[in-house]
Amino acid sequence: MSIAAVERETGLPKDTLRVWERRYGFPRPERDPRGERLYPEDQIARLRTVKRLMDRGMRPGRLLALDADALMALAEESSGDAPPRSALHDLALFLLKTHQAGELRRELVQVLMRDGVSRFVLETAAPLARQVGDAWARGELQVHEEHLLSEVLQAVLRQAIAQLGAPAGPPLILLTTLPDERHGLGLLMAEAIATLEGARCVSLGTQTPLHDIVAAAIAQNADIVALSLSSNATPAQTVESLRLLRAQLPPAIGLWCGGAGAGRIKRLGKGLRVIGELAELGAALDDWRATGVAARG
Amino acid sequence: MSIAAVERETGLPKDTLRVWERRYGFPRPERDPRGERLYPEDQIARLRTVKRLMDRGMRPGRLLALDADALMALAEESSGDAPPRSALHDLALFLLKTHQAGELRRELVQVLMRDGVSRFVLETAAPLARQVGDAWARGELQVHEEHLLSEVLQAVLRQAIAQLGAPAGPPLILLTTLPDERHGLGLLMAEAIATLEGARCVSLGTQTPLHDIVAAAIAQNADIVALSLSSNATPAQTVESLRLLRAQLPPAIGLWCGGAGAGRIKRLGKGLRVIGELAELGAALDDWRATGVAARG
DNA sequence: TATACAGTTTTGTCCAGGACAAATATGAGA
DNA sequence: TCTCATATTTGTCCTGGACAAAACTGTATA
Repeated sequence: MSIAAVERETGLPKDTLRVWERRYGFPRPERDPRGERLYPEDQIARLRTVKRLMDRGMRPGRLLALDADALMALAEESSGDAPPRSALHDLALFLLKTHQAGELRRELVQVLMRDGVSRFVLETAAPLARQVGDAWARGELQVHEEHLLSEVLQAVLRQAIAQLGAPAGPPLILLTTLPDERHGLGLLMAEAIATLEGARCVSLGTQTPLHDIVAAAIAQNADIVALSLSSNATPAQTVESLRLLRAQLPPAIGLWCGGAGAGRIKRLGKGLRVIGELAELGAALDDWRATGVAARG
Repeated sequence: MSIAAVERETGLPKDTLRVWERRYGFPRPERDPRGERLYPEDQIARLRTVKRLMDRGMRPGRLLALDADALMALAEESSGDAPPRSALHDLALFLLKTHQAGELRRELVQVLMRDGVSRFVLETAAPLARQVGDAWARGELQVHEEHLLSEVLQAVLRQAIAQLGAPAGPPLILLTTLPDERHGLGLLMAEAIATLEGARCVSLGTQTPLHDIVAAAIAQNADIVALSLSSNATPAQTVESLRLLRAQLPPAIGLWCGGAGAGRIKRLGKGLRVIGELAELGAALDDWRATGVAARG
């Protein structure tokens, strides 16, 4: 497997793979006749484990010094501390592990009907997404099971949004994610809440280049650009993107961001509103309306 | 703007940007105090145009030798040859350009109700997606407008799939895309058609690592893994991925692929079925059922 | 006139090994 | 126990060279 394929598989950049090899002696791929790296399957598996433990906060220097057995032992051990869960989350995780996608979907739709859109998003969907992310980091759940939940939740949420109908606004909110952010679930949850609060929402989906976010915001005459920041990108990259975006966006257009990755950002520039929790979105919209059009020019 | 940011913005890899600079003298970024490249906005805009023309089939050597004016002239000129369209497509493109997302959605839902799912997908959604892609390549449509159509079509299609209900199968089809493929529209269209034909579909969404496609196929006990290949990735990369996937997947599980990128692949290995057009999917499913379980082991 | 083939050019991706600053950990003093 | 300064770790960037796959060219054949 070539270095490009390993980058796609594991998410570890080529530069990082090469510098690890130089510094820590792992991975130690074979070479093809051209001298290019060829990674055997067992080293890729080990890299996957390393990545998973790094997402739990561990540092590569220690992990890469470990041999395969010690690494597996560490992965096992660190999966011990499971957080408390509700009965519904237990059921959802069980259905996910046994791959009963249809059943899971029915269960979630039932909760949606019982609790309504707002409670469903805040009390069921958001905590579930978080717990599944944690379970993945602990190695309890595989990536494809996380993908599956994301897909099922997306179907349920889109159905809910469609049934809400389109409010007249204002504000008009443009929703999307930065180019390196692949997770679209937070976006959909925000869209559901905002639509419920009477805001008109236009979503561009995930991974929109900055230039096109700006172009869309101007073309649509949006009041607010809302970004969902998840956990993948480095804080430095995210801060740079937000800075560029704020600079290119007309000052009258608000820039809001939320999601798991929003909390990590410390040096947030001016003209940027951070929504720490989805539950705050409603209050933020009230604020926006209270401030009045005049104050915003 | 750093080289990493330009890669995110334009989709051109860092290595390519550096080698272009060395060979053709463009782009010619400034340097920060550390000696790192800083790309000014006008060069990024020019790179965007180059990328767009390259997606139309032109070669970088010529494009990069042109100055800014000649490049713009070429871009204008090449946008001249528009293909024939139907009245509906004209209307859809008009609504897209004037950013009337809600109206577009209503229009599409109406066509869906009138024609049924199958005709809607084959005669409306698929040609529309293709034409919008072409219009983007010609520079008539901006990226965000393409994103918007994708989002609206996704909403409509998911609604249609939800209303179809879940068939019992067989076959059980696992749908997803390769890790570097971000377009999920083809996937959804395939899911709609296959569901309509009585196949049970489980979608993992876009960008699943190969290892997890295999794990999911085995865990779900799938009969077929269906991939949607769009236009972005290099043929060589795609072929490598398909070869690896075929090797890791149990032989009894079929590997099917379709989409705009499937046509470009020439050296397709054994055990791989290419669906040239969405309309062939139904016939392929009939084939699969006719072949019988025994023959597949 | 159209098609198949061989030779040439173009082009993207890989390599090595060095460098540096941002992020993180560690230890000293209040 | 907390705060701040220092040391270590770590990812990303740099240069300039290399090579094979892909694309284009022109020639020979049906």
